[in-house]
This record gives sequence, structure tokens and C-alpha cells, in this order.
Amino acid sequence: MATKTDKQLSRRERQIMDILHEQRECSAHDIRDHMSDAPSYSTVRALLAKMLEKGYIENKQEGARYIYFPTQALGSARKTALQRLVKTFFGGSSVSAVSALLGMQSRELDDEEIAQLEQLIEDAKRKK
Amino acid sequence: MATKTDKQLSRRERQIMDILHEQRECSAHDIRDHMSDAPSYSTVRALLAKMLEKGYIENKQEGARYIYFPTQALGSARKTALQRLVKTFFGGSSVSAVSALLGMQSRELDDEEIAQLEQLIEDAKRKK
DNA sequence: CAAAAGGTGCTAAAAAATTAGCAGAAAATG
DNA sequence: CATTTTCTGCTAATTTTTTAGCACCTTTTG
Repeated sequence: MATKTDKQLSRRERQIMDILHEQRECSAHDIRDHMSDAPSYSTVRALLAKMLEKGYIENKQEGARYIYFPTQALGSARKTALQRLVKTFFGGSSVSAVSALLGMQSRELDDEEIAQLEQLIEDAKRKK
Repeated sequence: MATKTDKQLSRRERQIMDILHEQRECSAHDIRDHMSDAPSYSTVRALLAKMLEKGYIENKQEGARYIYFPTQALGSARKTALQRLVKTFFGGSSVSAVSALLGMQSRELDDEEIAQLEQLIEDAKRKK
């Protein structure tokens, strides 16, 4: 079954989707405020209307205005994004991607994060 | 200094960039063959010409035809892509992203990969 | 409760992206 | 070495995206 969401997003739509994923939910104004090269408010609303229609996002009434949020659950959006990235930039190797992620980390990891990572490897070992 | 490459890519341009990143280098035909919903050959070439002009990609003559490849080095392209993804989908936490990466891994990791991961953590610890 | 502020829906114009087609040059082929 | 094939450069048309503006409704505020 081909959902509406498999259509590719236009440049502005992608920009708005990214903001919604990062912020979880936003009013039209919030979104505009997060756009570095923001167009007019009217434009943002037109884009949101189109994205609603295409099914990328949903909205809920909150007091006087609408709050917008992505239709796709965060978990699956993350998964899709990661899969694409690993395929495109790392030849499909998750481990390479992990390596790059840890390597580019500027600040040091704190104890808790180290522990988390060790746990993840433990899990991977046990799964084997 | 604002490079040409900071402009956002259009839908088709992004599609082609992804293919070039994945394949490293391609002829116009190669690219078309990798597009699932490919337009005409003529169209692909027009897109490539525009991307050349904007500086996203470069080409080299190989025998009769041109071979295209991304201007940005693989390493920095990876870094940019990862940073965006971590920011957008994981609230800036690399460790969360690593967790998701390892978690969604369908097949088990082999011994070598486990060893690599352990080494990465060692490095992170020592850096601290 | 009148005025102002802030929100929405709809419409239409401007700009950008996407597309195909044709003419000509270079290489491959018999 | 003529013919066919393959590629390029250029042009122009179509489609999609992006944009602003207007008219109206709802809430806030003095």
C-alpha cells in the first residue's frame, strides 16, 4: 500500500518537517521563527496547508490556533532517516556510521554516556 | 565565506546527490539507471548541468563522456549529514543516535564489528 | 462592548524546478 | 570511410513550488 507520505518533499516542506521533528510540535508562528530565511507568515501557512493535505503532518486546535506536528511517529521517522543516511554515506554499514558519530563528537562523553554505550555493546554481544 | 554549497537542493538535485554519494562517481546514464522514477536522459543531463554550475558537483572527461562526482569530500559530507540528523531527530545527542543505530540493526554483528565498537569506546574513554 | 490584535481560508501571481526535443560533435562499427 | 550509436549543448515549454494579499472570524484588551 502506497501511503501519501512516500512522495518526496519539496525544499520548503523538508525545512518545515525538520523543524517539526526537532520541536515535536509548533504553531505556524513557531515554525516561521525557526526558519533562518523565513518567508512571510502567509507563505508558511500555505505550506502547512499543503502538507496537511498531503498527509505529512496533522494539526490540533489549541485555544484560538492550530498546533502542527508530524504524522509519522518519531521512532519510525528516526529509523527511516538513519537507514537512508547509512545507505547513502556509509555503504550500508551501521558500524561505520557509529564510528563517525563517536569520532566527530567534539566534547568528551560523560560517565553515564560511556556506560550506555557499553551496555549497548553488551546487548549486541548477547544477541549474537 | 559563503560557499555555493550552502544553498538547499531541490528534490531532484538531492536525489542525484544521494546517488553520487553512494556510488562515488557516475556517468549521466549511471545516474539515470539508479533513479527509481527516472525522467528522460535529457532531463538528467539538464539537472547535472545546473548542479555543476552551482558547484555541488564536478566532472571529469573519461574517454567520450563525462563522469560526475560530488565536490565536497566524502568525510565532510558525512559529517554534515550526521550533524543534521542528530540535531533534527535526536535532540543533539550522538549517543541516542548510536543507540538507535545499533537497535535497528536487523542482522547480528559479527566478531570483528563488535571488536571495532569496543575499540571505539576505549578511545572515547581514554580521550576523557 | 468597541477596537485592536492575531488567527484562518482562499485566490492568484511570480519564481523555480522539471521536463523533453533538436542539432551537432565524437566515438564505435561493419 | 560511411553509418550508426552515443554523448553533449542549448532552447523552450510545462509543472510545481513559493510567495503575498485580501476578506473574514475569534479572542484579547482598554
